[in-house]
Amino acid sequence: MSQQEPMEQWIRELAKLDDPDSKMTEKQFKIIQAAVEIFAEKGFAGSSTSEIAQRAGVAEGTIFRHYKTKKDLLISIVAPMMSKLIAPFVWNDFKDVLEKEYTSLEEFLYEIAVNRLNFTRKHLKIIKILLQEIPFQPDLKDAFKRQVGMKIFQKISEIIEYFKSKGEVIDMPTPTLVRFLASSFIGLFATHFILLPDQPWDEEKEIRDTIQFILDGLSTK
Amino acid sequence: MSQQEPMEQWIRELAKLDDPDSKMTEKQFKIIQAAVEIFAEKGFAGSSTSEIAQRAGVAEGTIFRHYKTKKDLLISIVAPMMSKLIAPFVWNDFKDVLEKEYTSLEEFLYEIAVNRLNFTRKHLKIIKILLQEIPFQPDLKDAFKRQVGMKIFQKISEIIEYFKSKGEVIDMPTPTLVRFLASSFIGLFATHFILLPDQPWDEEKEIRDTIQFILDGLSTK
Amino acid sequence: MSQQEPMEQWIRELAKLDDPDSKMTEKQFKIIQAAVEIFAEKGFAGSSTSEIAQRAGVAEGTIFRHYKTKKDLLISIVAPMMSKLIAPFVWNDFKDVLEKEYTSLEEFLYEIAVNRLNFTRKHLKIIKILLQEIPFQPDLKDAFKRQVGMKIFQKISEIIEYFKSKGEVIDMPTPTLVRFLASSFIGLFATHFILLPDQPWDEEKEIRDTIQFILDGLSTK
Amino acid sequence: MSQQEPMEQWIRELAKLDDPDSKMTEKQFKIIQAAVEIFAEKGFAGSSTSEIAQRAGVAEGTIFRHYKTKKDLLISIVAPMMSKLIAPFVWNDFKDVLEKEYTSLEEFLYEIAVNRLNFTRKHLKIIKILLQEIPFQPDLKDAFKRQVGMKIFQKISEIIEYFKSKGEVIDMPTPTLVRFLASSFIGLFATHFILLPDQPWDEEKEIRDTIQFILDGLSTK
DNA sequence: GATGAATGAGATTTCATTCAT
DNA sequence: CATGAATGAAATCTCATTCAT
Repeated sequence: MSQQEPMEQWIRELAKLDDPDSKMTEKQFKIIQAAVEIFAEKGFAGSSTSEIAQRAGVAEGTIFRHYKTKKDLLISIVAPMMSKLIAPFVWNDFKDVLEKEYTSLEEFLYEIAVNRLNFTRKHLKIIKILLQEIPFQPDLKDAFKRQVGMKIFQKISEIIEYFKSKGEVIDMPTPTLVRFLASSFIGLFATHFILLPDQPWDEEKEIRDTIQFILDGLSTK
Repeated sequence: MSQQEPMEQWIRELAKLDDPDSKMTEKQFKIIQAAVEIFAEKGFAGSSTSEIAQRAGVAEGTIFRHYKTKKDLLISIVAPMMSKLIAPFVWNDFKDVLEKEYTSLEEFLYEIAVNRLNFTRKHLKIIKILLQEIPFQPDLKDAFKRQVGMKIFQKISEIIEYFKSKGEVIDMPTPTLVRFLASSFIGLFATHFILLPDQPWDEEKEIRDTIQFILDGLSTK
Repeated sequence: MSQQEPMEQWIRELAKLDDPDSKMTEKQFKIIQAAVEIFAEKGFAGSSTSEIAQRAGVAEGTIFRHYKTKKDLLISIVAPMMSKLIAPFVWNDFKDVLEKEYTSLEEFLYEIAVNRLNFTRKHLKIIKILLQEIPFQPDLKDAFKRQVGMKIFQKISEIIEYFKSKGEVIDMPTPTLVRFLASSFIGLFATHFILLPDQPWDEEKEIRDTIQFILDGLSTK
Repeated sequence: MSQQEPMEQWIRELAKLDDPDSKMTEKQFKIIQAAVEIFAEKGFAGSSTSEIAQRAGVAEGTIFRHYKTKKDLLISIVAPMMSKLIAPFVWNDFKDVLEKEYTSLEEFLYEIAVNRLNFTRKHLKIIKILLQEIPFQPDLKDAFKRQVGMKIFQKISEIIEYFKSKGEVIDMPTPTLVRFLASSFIGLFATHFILLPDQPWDEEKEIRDTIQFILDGLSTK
């Protein structure tokens, strides 16, 4: 499973997020790995710590050495994912990027799409867990809105405002336009990772088509 | 809660779906009502039958007189929703509709959108429960794919093929075009019912904008 | 099921044992019939009144119209069996019988064996229930000891004492001799009704052999 | 209760039957001990795990840590009894024994009877539980027939065939003769352990009388 | 750090029994 | 008489968490 490798690396880094000096023991790693599998499969509330311990090859008590509660275990898995989710949106000042580094909006969207697609592929299970649990964990919901939702909304808004100011985007409320853009990409991701995960697809073509659809729908004339 | 009224009626009809002669007792009605509330709030696995019984003002044993298991209760709530979800998609022969009854694709999409929007508003909680549980209940997932996913996909495909044959739609694979259309509408619904349920919105304008976005993105020229 | 017929008749007579004028309703009859089936199959404690009601085609409440408790139902089934079990042992003054009516002990034992064999065949399920429940129901155990155990013991003792007095039976304690006699017959019944119920057998020969075994074992010389 | 001592030892060995390295914790031992008491007293279906836990001085959950279900607990108690029940019947090649080691059939039967009598005395409760539950647990019934019933039947048949070949046993079908022999012994055991457990008895004399009865009943001449 | 036996609160489910209709 | 919805106590079983080793 070559696609597991990056997740392994990711999991091993989780411990350092709280305490940069800490090292994750092998058992701890197995626990997280098992928890991710089982949470993704059965949901947080539907999973039992004993099953996690079993799949991790670890005694039940060992889980609670590392994570005070079952919910702690969940949080330690999904929380770090939030900041990573929006990484490319906070790296750069988009205005600079748009004016200097990329020749076109199309190319810019393509780069971001490919980047997030690869990220999602690597961390699919954890992202699923995060999304599944958000409706039931108010603290997760708040954190997600603040750290992910609003940040991405702002960045996309910036882009759209930029092109609006150049007269290249139709005259609709920006939030509506953000919705079109986000829906189209999320629809692409959901289709290929969740609805039809086993169906082969020409990734590049689907991305390019999606961008064309968005640009045609958004552009003036 | 005025929006509850249609749901009450809906719940009362649930019993008749299995056995048209059956009458739902008042207690049974209270049980479903309470279960819908609590499942929507905490998820199926996170809800306890004792809490449902309490909120319904009923002895715990009463639940199991009517529903053999907790899962039975869930199924009896969400299963009937599936056939209702796709109702307008199976009512008509779309080709006829498109050629005779509606003056334009735009008007047709508008009608469907309004219809499903009102339906969703009425049954929001049950739809939420259904979508939340699909990943964890293989039988629900299968039923949903067969009864909802494929049916809707086929109907939208028909429409798109029709307009393709008239040269009005760009040359992309039909499934891709279906995805664009569905994503845009689902994005609209998700935004207003789930992401920002408290934010006021101009419903008609948002629908019209969404349709315009879709049509611009799909149309040739 | 021709062998069911006598049981049907038996069940219908149960009601009259308490109150000779009472008539058993059809429902009541069905209840007893179902209870006998299910008690025999799963034991008293392992049977549920709801299953009995279901098999009887009767509402749950109906059972409790006729029998105050589940245990009442059990008692009303097995109690009348006790007096019937020992019927032939109390009909006659055995001494008379032995001296006048029968030519030999052998013939006498044969008559009794055939009689009880036919009775057991007819009422097998109820007898099973009775024997199964005796260890757990002190009142049944007491009644059985008094009404069945001791009566039969006394009658068999009489016979043995009679033949002892004629010097035809070996000199062992009478209770021991009773045990030999009873064990041999009970072993015959248990083998053919419980251990190997499906195996065909030459009933008359088995009885005759058993009697010969007993007589050889008991007789002097 | 001096007669408990051997049972204690027996119970402690139960755990090792599945896994020779396993050690039974003190709590686990108390659970089995309590379960044997209560199952024997009230029957399996009539006993509750909460009462067992209470009598064992253990939390109810502890039972289910060691035995997945209540039935598991039953099986772990009675299953090992089966192989032990027939122990002396499989130790030796009976033909050898009869020809060389024992001077007579009488002595041989006496040895076996004493051995099994002592065994039954030690394990009376568990044997009672086993026999009570056999009619209701098909898997127990099958196991008992295969592991106990048939094995003992074959061994006794061997003995009888041997003496038949020497012309010392009357000409009846062997299964019938086995029945006489078994009935007589079982009657002896049942009388003293179950029917009249409190009545004192001259054990040796009763055994010798029983054997004499059998031999007289079986022998030619 | 790791273990796994033990806990006890609570979850789901069963069931004998009651009672209004 | 009969029904069957309703009950609530109790039964079986689960599970996150603790703690002695």
